[in-house]
Amino acid sequence: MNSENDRDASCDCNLIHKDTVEYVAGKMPAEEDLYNLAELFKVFGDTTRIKILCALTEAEMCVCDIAALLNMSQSSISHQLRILKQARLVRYRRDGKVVYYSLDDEHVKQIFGQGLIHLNEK
Amino acid sequence: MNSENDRDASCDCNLIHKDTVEYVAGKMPAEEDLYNLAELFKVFGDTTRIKILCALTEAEMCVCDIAALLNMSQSSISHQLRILKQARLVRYRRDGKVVYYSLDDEHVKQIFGQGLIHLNEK
DNA sequence: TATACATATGAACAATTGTTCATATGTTGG
DNA sequence: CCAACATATGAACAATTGTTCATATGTATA
Repeated sequence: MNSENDRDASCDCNLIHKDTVEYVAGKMPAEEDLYNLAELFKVFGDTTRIKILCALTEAEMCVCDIAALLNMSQSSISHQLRILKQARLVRYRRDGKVVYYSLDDEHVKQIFGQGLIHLNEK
Repeated sequence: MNSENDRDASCDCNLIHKDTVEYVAGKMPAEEDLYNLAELFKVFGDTTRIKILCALTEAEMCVCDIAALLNMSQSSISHQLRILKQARLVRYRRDGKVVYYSLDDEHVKQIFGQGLIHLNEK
């Protein structure tokens, strides 16, 4: 069923399972969706941001509190919160001089949970 | 209820909500777990690896097939597969010269799904 | 066993990223 | 309006990362 030895210009080896490649190609989501998905996970892929998200799972916190909790500078926390904000993972409200951050939706907890399940089952 | 203005040596601002910080500190998972979680998501945080995982959701594929599908070099695919292997996200079986890769468990699909839900709801 | 082919891997390089430092912005209280 | 403070942000720098290139490893077959 597989057509072997079709030379593909884009790849330095032979196309071994043409049918499979064509089948999967037809099933792949749009390039843009895959890019956005990777961008989302990239946000989760940093220890500081993971800690911030984890903390916000427990309570709404201001920037200073997070910095104190994680024993890190206010500046770095603020930079990371901006990234989390852009990814719509956290939201904020201002109360005077203080800005309070909290999780933007429940998906964050779900994604966390799936990650932990994977880690614990191995 | 909150003790304000306790100067914290680790943070260049005041500790605004001492109670909150202490409460959350008590709830935080072990440092190592958070590190591993971030490492896991880091693996998902690259377009090439996302595409590979997405492809393997549909079918078992060999390295050449994946390279042809994604229009990328055999070498880069192989490098990325090693990372996916180390994260226990894919497994492989050898059949002669050809090495076939497939998803290692169902969690991958679950994590994918949660990511897509987050992206689609905004 | 010699050749061809599929895959793996090390080194090098460009690109991206997280933190720090300095400073700007925004808000409150005197 | 000014001083103090919480937060935000731009530039710079070190560290990490993904790809390429060259080459090594492993397997089948002529």
